[in-house]
Amino acid sequence: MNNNNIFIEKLRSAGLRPTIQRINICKVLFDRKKTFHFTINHLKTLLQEKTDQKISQATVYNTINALTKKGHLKEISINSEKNYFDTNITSHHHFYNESTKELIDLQDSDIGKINIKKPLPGKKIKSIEVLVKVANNN
Amino acid sequence: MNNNNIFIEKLRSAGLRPTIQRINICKVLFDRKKTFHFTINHLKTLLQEKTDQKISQATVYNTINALTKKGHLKEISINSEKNYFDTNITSHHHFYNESTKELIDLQDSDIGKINIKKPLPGKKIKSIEVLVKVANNN
DNA sequence: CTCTACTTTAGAATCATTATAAATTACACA
DNA sequence: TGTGTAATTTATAATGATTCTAAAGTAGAG
Ligand SMILES: [Mn+2]
Ligand SMILES: [Mn+2]
Ligand SMILES: [Zn+2]
Ligand SMILES: [Zn+2]
Repeated sequence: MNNNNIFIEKLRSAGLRPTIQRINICKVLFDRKKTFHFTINHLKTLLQEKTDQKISQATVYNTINALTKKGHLKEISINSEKNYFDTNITSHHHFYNESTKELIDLQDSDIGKINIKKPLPGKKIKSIEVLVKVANNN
Repeated sequence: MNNNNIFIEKLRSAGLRPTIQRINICKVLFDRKKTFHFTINHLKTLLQEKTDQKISQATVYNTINALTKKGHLKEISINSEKNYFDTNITSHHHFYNESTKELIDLQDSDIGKINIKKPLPGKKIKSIEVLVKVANNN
């Protein structure tokens, strides 16, 4: 795989040694065109499917936590059932399809400008994110 | 306490027998002027403080889950650290103060009208909620 | 008042996540 | 290109939140 060098650089820049396990995680996470929303369990399944290398649960957790702390992943809370991570690390909006349990990124242009009318003395806004819950008709 | 009858009615309307434990939970949850955002642990602490009656952990969980299922409470996901519940069961927006870990309701009038520009064929919008994360200025 | 279904409870079970500590590996530098 | 050391991986144990179990207690219809 030719992207390996990119992943190795990504890991190095985060202060992580590029081990086989971590490179395989990067392949599954970042070797795709669209944003990837996933749970740890989903990721573990994909790792089993897509790679030969065995990988322990602890390494999956450690690596995802490290990538998240370094800002290469974002944690997303939709409900208390599942803990999601997101390869789109920008501040952005989501559709959540309650019928399919699918999470989809929204572009800023998909939602009108949001302006906070309430004054916030002594406080700094860190992010403004919209969650639109939808369900399939019938 | 004079509100007891209100709580008893509330419980009855949800098909729950008004036991001492459940009435005490209602007192802590609903006997207040403003929206109450809480975690189970927070609630357990308040129950100990404000009532004499002992109450088991299982009863707290069972009752909160029953009230939530019946629509008297709403579950709120801000982050994966803590699971919050909300006595404001309407669809509404929140400020989350990352410095104080405080969650505050926003009125619709605090935020400009949000309109979804993206067409959603075959889907029905269930809710549109904004989460504004803020932090104290150093 | 009595009976029965509902409720409470302590404790066990489960599930996701984190900690531990021994074996393995990456890689700086000799 | 070897060696030493710190970083990493891993199996397994521990933890913490939540749910389950099943025995004892209670509400309330009749
Ligand atoms: Mn986490
Ligand atoms: Mn729940
Ligand atoms: Zn996203
Ligand atoms: Zn609220």
